[in-house]
Amino acid sequence: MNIELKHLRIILAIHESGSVQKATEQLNMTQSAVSHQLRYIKDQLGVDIFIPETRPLKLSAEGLELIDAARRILPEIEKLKSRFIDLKSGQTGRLFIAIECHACFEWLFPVLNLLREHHSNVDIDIKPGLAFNAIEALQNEEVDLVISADPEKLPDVKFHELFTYEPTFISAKDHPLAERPYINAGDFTDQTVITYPVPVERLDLFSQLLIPQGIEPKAIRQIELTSVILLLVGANKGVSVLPDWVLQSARDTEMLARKKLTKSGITRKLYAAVRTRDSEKLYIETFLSLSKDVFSRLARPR
Amino acid sequence: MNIELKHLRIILAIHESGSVQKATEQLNMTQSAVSHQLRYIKDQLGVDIFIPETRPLKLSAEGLELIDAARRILPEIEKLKSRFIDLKSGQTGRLFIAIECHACFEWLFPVLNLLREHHSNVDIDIKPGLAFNAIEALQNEEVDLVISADPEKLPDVKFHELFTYEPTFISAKDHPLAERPYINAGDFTDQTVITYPVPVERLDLFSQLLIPQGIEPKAIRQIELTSVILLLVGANKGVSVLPDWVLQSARDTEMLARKKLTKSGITRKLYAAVRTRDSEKLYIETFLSLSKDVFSRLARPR
DNA sequence: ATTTTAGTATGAATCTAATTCATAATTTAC
DNA sequence: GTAAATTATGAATTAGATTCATACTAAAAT
Repeated sequence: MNIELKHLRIILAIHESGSVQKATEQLNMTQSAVSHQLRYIKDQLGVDIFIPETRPLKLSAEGLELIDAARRILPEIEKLKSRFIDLKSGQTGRLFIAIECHACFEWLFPVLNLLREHHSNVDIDIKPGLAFNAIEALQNEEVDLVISADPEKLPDVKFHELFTYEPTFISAKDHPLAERPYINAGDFTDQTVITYPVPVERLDLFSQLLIPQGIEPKAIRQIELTSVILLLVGANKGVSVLPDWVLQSARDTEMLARKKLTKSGITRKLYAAVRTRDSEKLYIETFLSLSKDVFSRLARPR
Repeated sequence: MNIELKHLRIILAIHESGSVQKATEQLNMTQSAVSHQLRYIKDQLGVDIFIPETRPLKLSAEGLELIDAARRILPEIEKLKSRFIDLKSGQTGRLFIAIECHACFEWLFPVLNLLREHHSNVDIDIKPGLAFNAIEALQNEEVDLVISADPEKLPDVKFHELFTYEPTFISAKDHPLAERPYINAGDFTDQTVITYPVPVERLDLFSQLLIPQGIEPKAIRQIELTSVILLLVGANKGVSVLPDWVLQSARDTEMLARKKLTKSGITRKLYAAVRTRDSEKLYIETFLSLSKDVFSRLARPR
């Protein structure tokens, strides 16, 4: 016994229009095709759906059951279809975000709050703990967007540039290094460095400067909150390196000295990586433009 | 965008078995056919259901929605199918009964009560008011069984013989006609006849005797309840004609005289008319055998 | 790292099912 | 009863699904 949605649609159309003839328009089929299908359905179910030789066509007792089922099931399918149309266009969907950059929480939260206002039908969340190979998680569809500073050339992933920033050295104003015009890798050998609690290779200071030059600081102290890092540095418990916009936007920075790293300074870019096929989605585009907005407001010195 | 149940079944089978290969058995399709269908579905929906180039196959975010829908919808269809299997076999169904014979309530109620015990899944009811063209209502599927004494030769209706009965004249024992060996049509001209409240042409006395001979009784008095008819006849308020088995089973008949109609007596048969295609149904067959049982118990003189 | 194995994708051929066309049969309306 | 409308049906056509053979890919084994 084979029933398909097509059959339910045909039966429903015949019943609601009152005749095979009238159902043809709605179904975009010829009268003959409908009639053949009707016979097929009857053969499949083994019972007459409509009482033979009556006009207007009247449902049999069994036909009534079929109509009931059709009226329950077909709208479900229609809902599913429009769900897929929405999913494709980005009217609705899922946005799980992995961040490789710890400081990014600073601007990400406001972005997500704004995004939620624009796209209430999108399921938005940050997935922590996946950061160590976030791009793979993106390819596996565990997450849908990765904030990363290390773009790769991949066929199925697209890296959208968000903004440029400068990892900046900070110390207390009365710290010896505060006299220097700029800071070099070697300057860290006898310093305690305060960082976010992530593997060192994911910190700009290490990946861009210390690791390439084979230098290790005297000690590393890991702190979760940006404001606490600033406090400790101000109290001369160590030095740190943070993105310039973090310092721009933070309060209580008057007792801190800011220095560029190396004579020319280090410039880095942040990217939002998404699957290529998701790139067009509305809420992805909104995310990108909101991120730039929020960032530029955050980085404006006050 | 065309989605069919077939497609939901395929997606579900692939997901639950973990691979296209394994799904082939369950689907009774070759690997190639499944693969072609998978591609068709993907093209229809415009999104990948499974993440490409991963093994074991993993659902994409969109695929998950599809699986959810399949798990909601497919069981509904299965329920519908088994409903139809039950309907065809007569495990379940509808039994709406029209009766052309008013006295039949006497044995019909006990039959239906027994039938309900045997077939709790069958929707059993008596449809009054349709009696005037009950066979047409049967053909229209307004009712499913008609109790009738007038079988017709129809292609789509089958008349099952239930039992034979004799319309029998009754009067008070001290009534003048109580002396006769039998009653003729002419004897009614000066009598008040007590009948059920139905058109006279549906009463055996009229259809079998008075109408053919063009005779009308002095008066007709219509009474709903059999026991009240017996009471009135006993009190000499009129005479009546009732099926023999009604008299057999009724109490308080000792003051009544029973006479056959015409010298040879009149014999009639009751039939249960059902649509030919319903004849095999289990609950129809049960109805027929229960009717005969109940009747024979009812007609046994006490 | 290379080879093997299992699984998946795809094009062309084949087969099956659906649709159309033409027309017959039925039913309804007048 | 006849005409008009609707439905049913057979044969031809068309579209869709499946198979076969084979290429491709990813994971496993050596």
